[in-house]
Amino acid sequence: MAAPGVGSRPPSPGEATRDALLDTAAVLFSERGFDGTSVRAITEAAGANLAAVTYHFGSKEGLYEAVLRELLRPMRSVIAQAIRMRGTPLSRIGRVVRSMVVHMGQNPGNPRLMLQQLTGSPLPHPAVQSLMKSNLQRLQALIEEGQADGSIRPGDSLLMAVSLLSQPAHMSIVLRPVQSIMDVDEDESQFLARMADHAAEFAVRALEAPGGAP
Amino acid sequence: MAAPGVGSRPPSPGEATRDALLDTAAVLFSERGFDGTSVRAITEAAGANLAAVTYHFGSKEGLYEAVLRELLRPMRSVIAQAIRMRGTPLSRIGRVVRSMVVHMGQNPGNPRLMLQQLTGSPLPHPAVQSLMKSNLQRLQALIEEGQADGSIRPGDSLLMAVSLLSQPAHMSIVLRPVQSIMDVDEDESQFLARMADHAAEFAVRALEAPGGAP
DNA sequence: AGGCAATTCATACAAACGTTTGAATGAACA
DNA sequence: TGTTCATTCAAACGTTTGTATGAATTGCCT
Repeated sequence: MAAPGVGSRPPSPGEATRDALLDTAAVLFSERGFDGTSVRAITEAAGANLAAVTYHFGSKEGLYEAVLRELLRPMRSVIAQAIRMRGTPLSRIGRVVRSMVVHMGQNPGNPRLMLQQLTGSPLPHPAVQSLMKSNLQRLQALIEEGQADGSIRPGDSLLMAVSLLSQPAHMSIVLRPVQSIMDVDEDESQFLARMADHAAEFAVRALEAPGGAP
Repeated sequence: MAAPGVGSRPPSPGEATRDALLDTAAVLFSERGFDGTSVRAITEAAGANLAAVTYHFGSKEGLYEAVLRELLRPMRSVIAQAIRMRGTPLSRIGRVVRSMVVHMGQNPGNPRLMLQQLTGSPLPHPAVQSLMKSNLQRLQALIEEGQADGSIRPGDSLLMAVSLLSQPAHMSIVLRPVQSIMDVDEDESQFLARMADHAAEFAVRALEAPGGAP
């Protein structure tokens, strides 16, 4: 691995600690929140000097923004790719939901940071806003396509899109707690796969026009 | 108002500042999180002395636990009451979802604190765990009742219950951001009512057996 | 009126916080 | 070999943090 291809040029000196800080901070911020994570905790866990954060990112907030952008980027492509597949609008919606559950379940830092943003301030960080907007709009378009051909029942496409997004976000967050609280005796990755299938079917059933296609 | 009825005995001295601390802390903790809220910010906003928190609650953590318990209690009864109503399992599920969206939308501190717990530590506070467990179990029972009489489609009742709960929690959190980001030109309480109706219908459609009752 | 227990208050404390500083270190280039 | 520039480092800065302390104040009972 580590073939000198796209995006994997050999790390120049200094870029190594920069990346270590990013990776470590992503874990700590998503687990303990911004205020619950000290610069000292980050630099010690990353094996870097205390002053490294200020040097590479200007401030703790600068590091947080960099982490946010880094962690949010994959989400865009996951959704975009699932939407781009061929099939009926409903089947594509099912695939979007399933792949979001899987991706968020495997990268829990992502929904954690997003929900921290949503529960922490009146309005989330611009990067989160932009991601929400683009995802909602794509889903809305897909829903309206299905409504136009009669395969999706009538209704407010924005609210439907919000409902669709609420499932992956919430599911990936409660996965572990539910498993523990309800004594689910199952491998975690298997439980995640089952959850993804369930969420996809739940979404499709909720949207499909009664009686199926016209 | 303030008729000397149940639970409203005249506040004994000292209980007044205790209550003020609880109310103020509920707002601040839910808006800024535990680490983002200082004891000084709480006591100043409550018009109390800095030492009042230690005196009345032992510590900042003690106050936080008291707030959590106080804020979570209404949720139990909201669900319990909606479940207790008469009607088919599906119609009762619809009512549970609708009243949860409304209640959480009107008391945003509640889902905020719960989600902060879920995004902040591997396992949420015992009080949150207990609430999740009881709510999931009640919903599971209701779902299985509907599956037994054929009005609800087959499927894992636990995952279905999780999907049901995910809607109110997420909706009440994203209500304002979505309204702002998607330029929804509507009164907030009206938008909330529409969201509650939508969530209830979304849930019912997702669960109902194809072809209606047998 | 006097004494008592509960509560409030101003102040102090050590610890932890984010950031700054100026010297030490290293590799790259001439 | 000598110079330069980016990076790392240990130490210190002033603030803010949660909690502790002991003296003032309050309302109540005899």
